[in-house]
Amino acid sequence: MEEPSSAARAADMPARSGRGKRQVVADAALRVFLRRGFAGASVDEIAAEAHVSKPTIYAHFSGKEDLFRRIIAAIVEDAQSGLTAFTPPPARDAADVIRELHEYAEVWMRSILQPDLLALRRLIIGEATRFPELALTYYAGGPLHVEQRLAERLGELVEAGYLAMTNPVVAAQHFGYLIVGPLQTRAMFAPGNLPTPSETREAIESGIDAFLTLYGARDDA
Amino acid sequence: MEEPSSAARAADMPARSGRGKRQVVADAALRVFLRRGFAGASVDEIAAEAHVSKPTIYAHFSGKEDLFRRIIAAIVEDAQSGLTAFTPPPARDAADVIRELHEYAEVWMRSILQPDLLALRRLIIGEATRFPELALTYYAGGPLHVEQRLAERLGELVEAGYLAMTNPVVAAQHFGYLIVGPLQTRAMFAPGNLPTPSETREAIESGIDAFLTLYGARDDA
Amino acid sequence: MEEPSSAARAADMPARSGRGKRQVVADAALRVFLRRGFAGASVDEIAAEAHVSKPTIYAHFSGKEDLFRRIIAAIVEDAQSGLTAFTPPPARDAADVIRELHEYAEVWMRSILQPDLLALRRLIIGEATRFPELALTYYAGGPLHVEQRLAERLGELVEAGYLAMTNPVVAAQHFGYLIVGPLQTRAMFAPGNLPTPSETREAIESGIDAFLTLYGARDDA
Amino acid sequence: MEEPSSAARAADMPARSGRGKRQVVADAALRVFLRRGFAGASVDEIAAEAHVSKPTIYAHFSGKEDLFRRIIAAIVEDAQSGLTAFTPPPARDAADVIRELHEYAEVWMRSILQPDLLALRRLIIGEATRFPELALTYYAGGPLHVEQRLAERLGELVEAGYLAMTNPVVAAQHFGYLIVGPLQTRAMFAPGNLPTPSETREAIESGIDAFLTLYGARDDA
DNA sequence: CATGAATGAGAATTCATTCAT
DNA sequence: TATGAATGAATTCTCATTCAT
Repeated sequence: MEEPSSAARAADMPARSGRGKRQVVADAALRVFLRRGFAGASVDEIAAEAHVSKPTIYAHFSGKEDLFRRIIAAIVEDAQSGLTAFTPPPARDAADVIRELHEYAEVWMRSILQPDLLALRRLIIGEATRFPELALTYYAGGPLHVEQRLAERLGELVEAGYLAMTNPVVAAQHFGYLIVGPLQTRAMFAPGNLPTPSETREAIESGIDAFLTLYGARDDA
Repeated sequence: MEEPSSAARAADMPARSGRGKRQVVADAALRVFLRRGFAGASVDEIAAEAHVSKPTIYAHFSGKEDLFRRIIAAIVEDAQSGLTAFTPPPARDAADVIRELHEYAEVWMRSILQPDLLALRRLIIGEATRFPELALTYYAGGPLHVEQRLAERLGELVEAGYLAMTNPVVAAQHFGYLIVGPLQTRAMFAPGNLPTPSETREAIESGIDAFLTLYGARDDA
Repeated sequence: MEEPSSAARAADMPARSGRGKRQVVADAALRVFLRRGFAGASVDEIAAEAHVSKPTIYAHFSGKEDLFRRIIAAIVEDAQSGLTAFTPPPARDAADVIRELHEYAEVWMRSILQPDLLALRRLIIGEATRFPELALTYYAGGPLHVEQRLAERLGELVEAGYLAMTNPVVAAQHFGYLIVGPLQTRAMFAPGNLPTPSETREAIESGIDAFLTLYGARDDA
Repeated sequence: MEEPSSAARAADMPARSGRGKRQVVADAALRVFLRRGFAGASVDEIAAEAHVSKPTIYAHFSGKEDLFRRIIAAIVEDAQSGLTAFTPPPARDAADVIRELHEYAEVWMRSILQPDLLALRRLIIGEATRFPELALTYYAGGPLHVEQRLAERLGELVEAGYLAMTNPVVAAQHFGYLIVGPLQTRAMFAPGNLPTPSETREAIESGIDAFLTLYGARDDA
């Protein structure tokens, strides 16, 4: 998420004009918004960060709000791909299912604890009143979307007899909140104090345990 | 939370000077910060909202940051009381326990979905980078504190044989996130779209169900 | 018209605050607008001319347009008084009438050729599209008003048998345009080249002659 | 005066480069200057109005002032032609003379009340301080020139015994101001409120009447 | 203690102008 | 020649802060 597209150009060439400049501005604006919030960011600072003059910014975006909206909307789209890209191999037995859930939990945890994504989440929550559509877009494309994808997968595993639940969507929520809930909340409030690997491991363990207790297929007959 | 302490003074008397003015400023500042964020709020607007001149504000607070810090710190202290005040009657049987958990869940849910508390949470999350100590104070005094109190109570109920768990703190987290997690997250991102009563009811039902499945005493022997 | 009210305060005292500053701003703004036009004037220049900071201007006026409107409206009101103040002694014979017309013409001419009034007229004409109400106010309170006052007086003189005309309003227009028309037009276009005394004298002579030819009472019976 | 010279090129052909573009720019610039004034017009707006890029403007004109000066100077030249083109048939009797004066008055009135010409006059008056040479050019080429042409004609009519006056130039001024003076002034200040046909008719009637009273040949012997 | 009035610094936005292509 | 893109220097207006009263 940090300068998502800058990889595409040679790092220290003076960004040639045209579309390039727009991207440079967008990247700089994202960084500044993430660290200052909307109101706290100044177009001057964005211009400086982008090594660009202010009018160049206004040539590409109609104003600060427009800049914010477009930048954030674009990032939100990008940000979804991380988790949704996860596609497990077909499960052949109960152990495969547990392994898959573990992997999924790890990917999820890792994704969610990226500093930039945390900052983005903080930013969007903080601006949810001023930019409600953005917040909704984020929510729908992020948390909600992930839940839905997971619910689908859980449905398949139910179908295959590996899990048991009446409502996969609720189960997906439970999966998410049992596993990443507490650490994500803590990360929201303690920007500088990310969970240690062992903390995330334990959270995953206890979360998966609980999840399996709730929705593991009862083969205890 | 709306003018938390104004109840203490005659509502429409021209606030006499001294402590009275200070409180008027604090209340107004809170409202303005909640709707504008820190950077978006202006001392002018606060002065206008408080029906007070700007120098009066500077007489009581050394600047905008100081004002923000003190106001929010004070509110955070207040805000804890809601949930922590909940003290259940002693449980005499399993049904009492379930009833208690239900009540607790309802109080929690209600508390957490108050618009002003949601706004405060958004504000603090949004400013967590600029005011890390505030965010930590909030986190420790709010979510964390509630978790701990609940963990203690769960410990008692384990002691009394009504529940079974190895780690009451983890169980308390699970309780919280299973029940209020999803709706709280949604409320963060959709300020104008609070959960309906039936949504909260269902969330409580399925949450408590899951919690009891996880931690209800197995009397199935 | 130059600093209309500054006479009221000691010239070089540091203008004390309050209403005083407002007047200082107004005076400076008028000078700047007169020499630059509305769009060409900058609030910075006005502030500098007033020896005042920009926020002080915005404390008294809601913006550049508001400033312009109020200043000009105030001046227009002031500017009327010059001519309308002229009240002739009662005419006792034809010679008195001629003398009165002469005097009136001279006052009118002098008034109309004041550099500041010319500049104001240029300003208002130049901004007539952007500030139509101002232009109308000026027109109604200035040229039109003077015409009407004169028409009334001409009516009296007709009544008294000294003049003869069917339509005093038309006659008043003729008086004005015969006498001051050409020089006023020239002054509009040649700011730096005001009519000389002898030019104005001749204009008055020939204008009055023509007027009397048109509307002098025919005593040729 | 609206796009005075565009008639010379095929109306909707994509203006070919070279002189064509220059004219397109000139036309657009005139329109923009007329509605915004010099300071209020922006090169951006002119470029947009001309469907041309800004560098194209700078290729043809050395800057905004140069653009203004050239455009207005060119228009002023054009604008004269209207009235000066009027050449009456030879007068064979007094009635012919009256008819000629009427026609002349009508042409003059019509010319002078064209919205674009009024706007140009307002523009030049408004900018007379910043562009004194332009104002003089306009004055000399417009009002003054017309007066002189008329004075010449009046001289001929005096010569021919149809009119009587000592100073044809003064008489020409009187002709002009008696007839178009009041309505022109009003039009300066009330851009949106042009005289109605009946108003112009009456103005012409009373003006011509007065003029003939002043300068008609006395055949009353 | 409270205020009306003021301010220097900085906010977003737009200006006239000029490159490299 | 014409342009898309860029810019330094204003532009209007607002901010947090501080006097004199």
